Amino acid sequence: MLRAAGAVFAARGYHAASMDEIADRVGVSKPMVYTYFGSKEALYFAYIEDAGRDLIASIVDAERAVRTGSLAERLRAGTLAFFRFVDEHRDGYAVLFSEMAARGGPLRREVSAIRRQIVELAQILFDRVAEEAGVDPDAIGGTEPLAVAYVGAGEWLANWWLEHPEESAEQLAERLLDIGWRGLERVLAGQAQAGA
Amino acid sequence: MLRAAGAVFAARGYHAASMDEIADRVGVSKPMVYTYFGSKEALYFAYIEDAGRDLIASIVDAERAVRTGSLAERLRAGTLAFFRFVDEHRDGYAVLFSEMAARGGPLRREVSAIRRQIVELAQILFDRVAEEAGVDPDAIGGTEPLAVAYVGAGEWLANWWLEHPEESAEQLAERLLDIGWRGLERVLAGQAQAGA
Amino acid sequence: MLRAAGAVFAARGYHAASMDEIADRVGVSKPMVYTYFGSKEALYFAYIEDAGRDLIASIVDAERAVRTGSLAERLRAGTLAFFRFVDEHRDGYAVLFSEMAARGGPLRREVSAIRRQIVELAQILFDRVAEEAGVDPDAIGGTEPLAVAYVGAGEWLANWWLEHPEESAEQLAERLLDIGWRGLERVLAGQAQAGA
Amino acid sequence: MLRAAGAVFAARGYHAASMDEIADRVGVSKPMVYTYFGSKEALYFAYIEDAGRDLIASIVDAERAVRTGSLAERLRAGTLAFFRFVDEHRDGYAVLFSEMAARGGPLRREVSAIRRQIVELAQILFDRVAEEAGVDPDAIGGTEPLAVAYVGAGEWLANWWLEHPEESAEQLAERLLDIGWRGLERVLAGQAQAGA
DNA sequence: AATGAATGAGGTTTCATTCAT
DNA sequence: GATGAATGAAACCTCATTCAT
Repeated sequence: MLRAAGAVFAARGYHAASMDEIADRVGVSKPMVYTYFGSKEALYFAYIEDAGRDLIASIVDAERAVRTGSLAERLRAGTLAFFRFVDEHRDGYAVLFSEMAARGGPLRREVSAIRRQIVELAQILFDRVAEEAGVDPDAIGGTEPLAVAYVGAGEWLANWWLEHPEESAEQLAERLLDIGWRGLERVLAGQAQAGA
Repeated sequence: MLRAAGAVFAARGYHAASMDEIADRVGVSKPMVYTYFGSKEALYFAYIEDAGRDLIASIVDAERAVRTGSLAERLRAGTLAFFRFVDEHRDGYAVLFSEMAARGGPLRREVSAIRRQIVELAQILFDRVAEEAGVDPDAIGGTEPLAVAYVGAGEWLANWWLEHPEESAEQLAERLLDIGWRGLERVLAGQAQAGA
Repeated sequence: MLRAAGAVFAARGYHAASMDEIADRVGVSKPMVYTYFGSKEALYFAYIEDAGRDLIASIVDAERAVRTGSLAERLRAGTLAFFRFVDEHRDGYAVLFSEMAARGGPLRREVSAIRRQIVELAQILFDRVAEEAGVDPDAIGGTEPLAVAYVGAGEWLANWWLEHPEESAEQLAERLLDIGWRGLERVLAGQAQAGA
Repeated sequence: MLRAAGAVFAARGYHAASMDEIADRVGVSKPMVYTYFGSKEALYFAYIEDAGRDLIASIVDAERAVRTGSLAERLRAGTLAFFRFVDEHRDGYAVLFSEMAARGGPLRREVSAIRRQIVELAQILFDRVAEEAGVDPDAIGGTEPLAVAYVGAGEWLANWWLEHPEESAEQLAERLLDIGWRGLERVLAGQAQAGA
């Protein structure tokens, strides 16, 4: 049921998606949608929350599955899980990351919170890397911006991928790691402050 | 005049911004706005095009100013110019990058074109790096995704920065280079295909 | 429902009629009108088409009812039906014939088509008259202008009648026949070319 | 100056004609138009009054020129003058007769007055015909409706002519007389009441 | 004296949202 | 319990009309 709504949100964007179309696509009458979700915003949020939970679960599960490996391997597993999710849940990904950057959108606060959770997954890993290297995260300006940048790169890479679907999720993940991991590792080891 | 419109677009997003509010903020009546721009879409596009042109010009100028330097220095100059632009044109940046990811927004085509130009600036540099390393871009999967990822990382870093404005533009640029340049350099030298 | 809309169109004309007033008069809200008809033009056209169909049906039915009579009797029957329609559907008639002459009105094409059908009804009769007299319609310049003139005369007579409603539809029809039939008969018999 | 305004009114109709376009076409600024005419309605009326005066003058002059002839000849002269006017002043004619039928148009009262004057020209002649035949106009229901019908027929014939301009004004006038005069003569002689 | 610039008011249309069946 | 029918509010846009230069 949320799925049909998500398809409309993904195709049209929040504003252009009309409750009429959603109800039609779901195969139910508009009042039913309101009975179940209360409002358009609530429906939108429910969908995003759902998709976000799924994405986070995918990443966490993948990362846990290799929990005995190195941190680099765990990052790779999580990154790969992200691209696989994008591949398999295009609507969910599209909605999650499309209006996420929008200023002043509805639910901006709530949507940001979901994004922050995803960033936090990376951040936790990065904190461990720093810890293993004996570096105080604060000394390198915090790991949050690092995670933000990494996730942002992954996000746009995924967007690009959707329009150039020649490569596999594995290749995409590898690419992102190739680009980011070297530098991140150095930064997290405290060897980078002050420039390359 | 565009500036006031931009402030509203930045604060509310395209859809939620009403022409009434824009006209009020500008200090003229709605018909004037229509006289000058013709339609809401046209106004929006004019603003975005303007901001995009400014941003691109900033980056290009900065990069040209160090044109005799190494490619790394030129990338640094461009990156720094990007963050400086963000700092000095918060509304412009916000609008440029907010609905840029939006599905189904108006002018999606045109807005994407602007983004593509920015990505191309990075891509051109990356192509040169590969060239200097004697590597055929096609052999490493093309430089476009690399540029997309780099710009995407910078973009989200800038977003994060707007809400955590403790650091300087210089620091942010350095951070992005620290994260990305190492890996990019290796990838562009053909040493990364198949993972770290 | 169309009826109330017609009343407003008749009273105000297409442009001056506001959807607000129409909705009010109908006793529903504006969105209902849009739900049913889609747009102001569509509503207008629906009303005109309806009225046109009714008028044409009235004339055709009346004429068929005396189909065994002489052509003059059939013309009388049709003419009478026209005036009766005017009497009983003042709004419909007013709308049908008011903006029919308007330059540049909306739906000009469509509205003209309805008028043309009415003219054709007369024309068909006139063709028969010529045929019975053994006259080739082309030899007398065609029957279309004759029909146009006859209908035009009836139309303005009806307009005049609406403001001078002392006479009956029968009297009006008789009057129009008195004025036109003599001359038409002669023209159609080929005895008039070159002036009275 | 009125001429340019008339061209716009004729091409677009009253409502669709914008003061902007009129001022542009005139080659003067909008405030000037307002200085000279005060309002759109006033301008429209001025143009119509002008055209009406010209038309009436044409008809009256033509009819006076044959004032020694028979009434039929005078009617022919006036009728011909009408068609010649249509031919030479298409815009004027279009505006005069287009929104003349419109319900609720602006200046309906005033526009009708002009039309009534034209009808009166015919009516005066018809009164004379009746007088010569020794018939009391009231006994035949008044001559006004006769004039109305005659003018209405001429009007639509002229409209038709504008779209089928193969014939000359003379032929059109002859046609109208052929159609109408026979019957009118009989009616005015008191020989028609009670039907053909 | 003329006009570029400006506006008030109003029109059509759309949608999220809710009654009454 | 589910829905067809209905609506309030607001958006974009236009145009006759007038200041201030």
